[in-house]
Amino acid sequence: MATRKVADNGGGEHRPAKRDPEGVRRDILSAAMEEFSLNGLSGGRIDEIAARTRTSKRMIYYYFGDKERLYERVLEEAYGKVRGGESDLGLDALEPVAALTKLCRFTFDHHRANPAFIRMVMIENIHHGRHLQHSETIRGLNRPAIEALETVLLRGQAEGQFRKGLEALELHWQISALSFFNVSNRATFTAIFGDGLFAGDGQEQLSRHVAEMVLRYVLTPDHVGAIAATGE
Amino acid sequence: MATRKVADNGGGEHRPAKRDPEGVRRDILSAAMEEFSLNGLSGGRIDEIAARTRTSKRMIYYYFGDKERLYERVLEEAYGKVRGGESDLGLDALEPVAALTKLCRFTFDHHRANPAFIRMVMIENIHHGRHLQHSETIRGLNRPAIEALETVLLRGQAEGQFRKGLEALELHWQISALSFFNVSNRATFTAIFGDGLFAGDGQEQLSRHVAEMVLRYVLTPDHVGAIAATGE
DNA sequence: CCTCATATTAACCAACCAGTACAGAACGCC
DNA sequence: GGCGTTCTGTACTGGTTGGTTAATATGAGG
Repeated sequence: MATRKVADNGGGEHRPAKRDPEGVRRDILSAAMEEFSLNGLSGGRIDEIAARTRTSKRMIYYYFGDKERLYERVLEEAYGKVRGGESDLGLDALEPVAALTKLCRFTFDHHRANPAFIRMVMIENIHHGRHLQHSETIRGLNRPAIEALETVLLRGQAEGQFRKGLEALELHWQISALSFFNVSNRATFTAIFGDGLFAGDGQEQLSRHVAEMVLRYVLTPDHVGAIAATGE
Repeated sequence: MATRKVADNGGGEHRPAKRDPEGVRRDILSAAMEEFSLNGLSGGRIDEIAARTRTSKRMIYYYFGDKERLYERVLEEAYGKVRGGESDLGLDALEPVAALTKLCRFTFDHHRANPAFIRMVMIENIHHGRHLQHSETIRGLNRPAIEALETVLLRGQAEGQFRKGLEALELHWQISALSFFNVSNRATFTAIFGDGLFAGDGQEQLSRHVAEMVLRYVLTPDHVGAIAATGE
């Protein structure tokens, strides 16, 4: 029974199986993510997080200090896990219209696939973004998205397909709004209007229409016609 | 000192100044709205609500039973106060394009003007809309918005300005998304990208562009050109 | 095998907070 | 002015919960 050696933890790593501080940290963080994203900062219970962990409550305080700081780390983690993505879409290889379409659909689907992240952002907004300002790490993280969009935009304008006077930041805002709302407000929207937009192929259609909406907004009037064929 | 008569409460009403149950109810509800919309359901403190009231904590329980039911009443109140609006926009008197534009801009501005409502909806979504399903009252409340939109849509299609194959519900979803996100995610968006879209004339421009985006989505390709003149 | 920093556990505590007991005031009605 | 009902203030409580204390286990370096 006294298996007190450097046991393999299944991953093939030569890390110690027992005494695995980094593992404990990640374990706590992931449990905390579940709990906080589900119940919010004030609603999340430290004891509940501890229960989800394979260690004890004391460890949470040992590694993270207090509830607030744990929450902040979870928030950073959430942003961190979701970042990137846009970078390796290979948008530069596509023509502007296809690139923008792909970006829209990716964003929509990506949000949809990461409800925990969405919920963390919702919660953070409830708290007026107080903890986000606190953390330097996150701010620089979302710039790439804007830059990628900016590039596509410029290319489209250069080729005469996209209108002048568009701002990448604003367009990002619009794409985000449509993609974010889809996840964040699903519960109330469904409760009021039914789940028609969420069940069956509703989401697939929404995804396509969001991209189409952005496209129609961006294209010059005489290029809009061409999209109709692509859309349906 | 024994001023135990039906004193005038300053408003000139002939209601009893003392013993005003309905007044107390409303007082509690409005205090609770502030507290809940600010701090959420689990974050909101009954004692804090009581402190904001001119009565005591006991009254909250006397009139509303418990925290959860108080929250539900606040939620209903929030939806109730915001409803209507669309009804008396006089959209029928306008031509379709103008009507849709007005509806978009109204929705955007209306959301913007009612952050407490937005926050209540955010909070309710965090709770998976559990309390909303609970309450029968609210569900029927937002139908008029859809119907108004549907009417405009049909008229626009009849006149050949709007494309076929559009759904009022989906369009409502899109308008809501753009208007809601603007308020709900302001904090995190500002923290990451700065307040360019929110300060100065940023909001006015966003409002116009949201309407424009919806219009461009809805119009047939050969009617899009006309909008450019209106937009700028 | 001794030592020290790191990591971990179980039991504990004090504050907070939703909800209540109870006593009593104000009102409507006769 | 008695009487039942509706309403209100004070003081309290019991459970929850964030956070801690003190003691101990573990591994690395000497």
